[in-house]
Amino acid sequence: MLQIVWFKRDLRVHNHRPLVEAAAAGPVLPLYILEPGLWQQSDMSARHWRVLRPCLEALNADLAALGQGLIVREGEAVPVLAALKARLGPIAIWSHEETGNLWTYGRDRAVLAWCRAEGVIWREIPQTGVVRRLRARTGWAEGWDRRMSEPLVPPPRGLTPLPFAIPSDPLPPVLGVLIGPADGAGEPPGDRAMGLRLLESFAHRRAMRYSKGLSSPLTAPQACSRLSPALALGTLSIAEVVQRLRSAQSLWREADLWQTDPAPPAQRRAAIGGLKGCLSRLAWHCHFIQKLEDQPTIEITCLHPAFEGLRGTDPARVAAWAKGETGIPFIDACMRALVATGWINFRMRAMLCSFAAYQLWQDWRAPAHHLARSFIDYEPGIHYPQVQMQSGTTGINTLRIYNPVKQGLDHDPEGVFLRKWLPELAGVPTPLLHEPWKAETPLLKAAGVRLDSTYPRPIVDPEAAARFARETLWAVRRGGAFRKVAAEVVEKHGSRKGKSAPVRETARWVAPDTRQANLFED
DNA sequence: AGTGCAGTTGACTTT
DNA sequence: TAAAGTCAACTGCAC
Repeated sequence: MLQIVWFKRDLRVHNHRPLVEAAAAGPVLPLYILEPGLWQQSDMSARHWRVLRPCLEALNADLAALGQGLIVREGEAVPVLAALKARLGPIAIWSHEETGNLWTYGRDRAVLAWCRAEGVIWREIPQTGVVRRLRARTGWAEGWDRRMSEPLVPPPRGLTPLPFAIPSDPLPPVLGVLIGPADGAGEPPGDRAMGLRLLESFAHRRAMRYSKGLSSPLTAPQACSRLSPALALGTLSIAEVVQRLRSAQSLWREADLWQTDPAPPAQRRAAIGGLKGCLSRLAWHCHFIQKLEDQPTIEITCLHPAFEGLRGTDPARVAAWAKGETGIPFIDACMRALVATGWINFRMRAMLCSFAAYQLWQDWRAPAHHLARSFIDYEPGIHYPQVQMQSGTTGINTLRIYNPVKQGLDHDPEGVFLRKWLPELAGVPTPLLHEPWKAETPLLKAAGVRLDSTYPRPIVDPEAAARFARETLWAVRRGGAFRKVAAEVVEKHGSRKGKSAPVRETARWVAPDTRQANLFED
């Protein structure tokens, strides 16, 4: 029987169990479905396609080298699979389990229904630490560890070329809503070759800078692993990254046994610590995706209903924020850097979210879509739980309202990052650069700046706006009904109480406890 | 040398 | 992953 290997966000032949098991079962048809419906979703953009397209080409080359190249089919999944079955006879389908957005969740349920109706077997195999139909959080970390420690699976020896000609649809040059520079200049690639280079440079050198460098947008591009696009597209599997970082860690630990070229102790400590920090974030990576796996509606509904409808939906405010024209230099510089390159460090992502939710007092959904379209490494399972957390709609985590001026002074004291992304402010003296609206007009004029024309005046007073948000939200949280619902959520789903709620057929939500608040930093 | 005081720092709590 | 507030300990300095 023909074995269809359905590639989704696992664009590799290394450590790909569905491919290996399918190859053992019969002739393989490697399939990628180009789904028009997906590319119309408001969290998808042309940027994602720009990164994805070369990865499909590389996957095709790898598969062709094994004996059978990738078949691309444009269309929705059920009709595409139905057409293949009608033409080719009985099929079996193999894929990795995917935790995506609500659209891909719905598509998977439609495919499953079709398979059941047609008597087609669809085998889904996990590829991360995420557990489908999780019953209880107890033991989750041990399970993650076990998954990550499983031996890596090499590519199949060879694929039998299919005995019939089967045409592959072309990869369009452009797909999805445009964002950022049309040519994608400044966007790092997400393909496997790049991922492997990044993995090696991180393990050998860059991990030394990780712990100290991840918070500032100036140092983070070099200090962070930068593996997120490869992980989001699955050109690297998370298990192979974890195993490589662990082996690097033991090499650094044993470095004093080496006969030649021992690194200074401080560098070794920094490298070991950096690798440890990165490994712990890889566990958090899966932990977060688990939340969306358990409760897909996190994409569209506030976790605590008391926050529903509380904030505004002002397209002008969201647009100013999305273009980097709020008049708050550090916010605008971060947003412009993100839109230009598709990447910014975690702390600045949190700050951008916080500013939209608190100072601009906007509902989290429109900003979430802009960020998703902008992130070169958009991962739904991390994105939506994070956006809700940073926007203060979980009801579980305390409010974290970032002060963009303080963040700028802490992480870009000399204004190097600000001047790079806001060249129109380059002449403003450093202390005033972070809040130019407080500067005397003649002083700005001397620097070649006029508020409103050269650079916007702030669209909100950041201090007053933050105060309003803090007072309003704490008043909501003090309400009796709020506490009751929050307590119910924790009581029913809290992971550390040792009680497990009954499992629903599709998915269920497991609330984080408060300690899970510190996730990706410090 | 001891005392009083303003300003600073850091740990801890509150929102 | 925050920021502001509180409080006690500490510092530098004038007298």
